[in-house]
Amino acid sequence: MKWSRTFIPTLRDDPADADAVSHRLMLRAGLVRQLGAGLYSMLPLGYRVLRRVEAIVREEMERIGAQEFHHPALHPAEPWRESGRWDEIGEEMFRLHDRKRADLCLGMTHEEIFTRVARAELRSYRQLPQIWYQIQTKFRDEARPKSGVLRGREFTMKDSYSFDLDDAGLDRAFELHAGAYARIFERCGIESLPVEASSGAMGGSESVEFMALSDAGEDWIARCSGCGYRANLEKARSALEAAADPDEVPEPERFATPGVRTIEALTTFEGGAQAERQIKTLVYLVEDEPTLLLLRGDHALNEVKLAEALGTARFRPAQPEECRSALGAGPGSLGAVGVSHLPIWADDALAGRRGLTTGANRDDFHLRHVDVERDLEGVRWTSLRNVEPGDACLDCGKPLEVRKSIEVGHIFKLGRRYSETMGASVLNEHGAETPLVMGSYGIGLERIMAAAIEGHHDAYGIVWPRAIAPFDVVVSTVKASDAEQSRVAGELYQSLRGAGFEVLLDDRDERPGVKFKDADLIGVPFRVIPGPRALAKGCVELAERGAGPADEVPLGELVSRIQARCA
RNA sequence: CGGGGAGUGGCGCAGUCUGGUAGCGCACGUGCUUUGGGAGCACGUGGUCGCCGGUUCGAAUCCGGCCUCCCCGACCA
Repeated sequence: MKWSRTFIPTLRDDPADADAVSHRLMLRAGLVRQLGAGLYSMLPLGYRVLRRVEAIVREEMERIGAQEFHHPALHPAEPWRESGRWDEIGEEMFRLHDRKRADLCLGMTHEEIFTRVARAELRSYRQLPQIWYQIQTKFRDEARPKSGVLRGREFTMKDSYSFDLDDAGLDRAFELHAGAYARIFERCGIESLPVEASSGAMGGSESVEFMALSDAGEDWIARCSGCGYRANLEKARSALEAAADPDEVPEPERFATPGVRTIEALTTFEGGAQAERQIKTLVYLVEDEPTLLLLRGDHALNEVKLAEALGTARFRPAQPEECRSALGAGPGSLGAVGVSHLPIWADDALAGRRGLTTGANRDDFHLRHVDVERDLEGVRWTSLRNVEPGDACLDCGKPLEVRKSIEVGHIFKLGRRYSETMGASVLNEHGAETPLVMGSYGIGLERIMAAAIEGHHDAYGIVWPRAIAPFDVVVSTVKASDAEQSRVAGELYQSLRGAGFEVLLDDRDERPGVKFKDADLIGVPFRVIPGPRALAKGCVELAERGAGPADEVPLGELVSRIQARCA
């Protein structure tokens, strides 16, 4: 294509509203424009990238035997009511009515829709396994769209669903997807890490997220420096050094702590305690019932872990008055010692601890000498705290690192969550009705674009991984009005295209600096310059984006040289 | 939803406090000169100052309401 005839609205300045690197560069390189919060128009250059990503995804899905569908994005409420999610999902689902006032929604995912087809059409175990997928627009009414395309309200997702007769079949489908995903991300130039993840309200037994390490991401993952342990922070667990607690402590002793309302304040209070020798007592209303949550003073509660432990997401922190009516004191003076009328959940880190300090359930008083085993009743133990960098790995003891990352894919073992609620079954070999065992697998395509840019850019612009670059080669004339240069550029353009490359011919009547800057910005992997100096020697300049200075290459060898570098 | 910031030609911004009818850089158009890393000169095009209402002789500027966007947090199948 000729650049002069192609719509590539590059920007010289950074747009004020773009913060994330990928967002900034996608705007500046003319890939996308914003329509509204979390809504982006794909411009020709951006859409080229998206289509190349799609092509890779299709190839890898077909390779594992998946078959492509295309379902509506607009759904009647019924399937969602059947699965129970119409009511489970809150404001994140876009809901609307048609002219008959019937409820509809815009699909945020398609478990129900695929399951309906499976229920209607799959009759026998002989038809299994099936892997079905689509590339579709998804809609989510995000509370806070951000970072450009990274968290949009409308986005493109490859979602697939596997249907098997048993768990072993599901395991196979899951592994096939894990392999396909690893290949997809690798081909797209993204360094991705599979991590253990929380399944959230999606249900199911096991899930793995594929994370691209990046500060632009919104998820934190813990990764072991020693073994292969990796998990989303919502799931991650860690070991702690054994606490240097006394072997025996006297009975809990109440002492006055006037004005002390925080862990921090108690650390500096005369006769107080270090944060790691305190019990942090939180009161939550869990399905409207007051519940105590205990953590070590210096640890933070992870609400996703809490949800998993409780088996419900219907909880919230109690208001100060609610704490008072439950325990007789306000926040800052709360504790679990002597509490037998309320459920108590405690984080593992407190197990076996002695000589701790906690609130006395009386304003301005605390208790010291608390022995968790001895002094607390009816405690349920679980992991509630956030893993901190440097915590020891549970498996090998090496320190964990905590990194920010972008979730580019997520695969779930759904099991029978949807087939049972929606009644999707087949006859097994004994003629008995058996619910389908399902998996669901998603990849965010725009996120791949953004993650690739986050991982591959420099001060001048994008450095596209070759497989998803909008063009393979840009041929830039130094002086468009020079007949010789234009002629050679045109010939190179033709021969490169003949060799199967996507080529952009920068024939614009611009100064060379402008053209070079633009070429750098849009990040095309190879740049060919038929400049006067090289032409005089029968050569052209060949530069690889992000890989140092240009080489002079004899005209006739250009195509093979680029092919060689791509091999 | 809580907190913070911002809406002024396509982009980046000044002007708002102290009211007098809109300006700068880039981009864009025309001409000339220029042509190896975002050229120079000259002339020019383009703005209901987010929207509605109010105060005033007069509002980008003051007052009230609303909308939108960005950032932090909460949230996130």
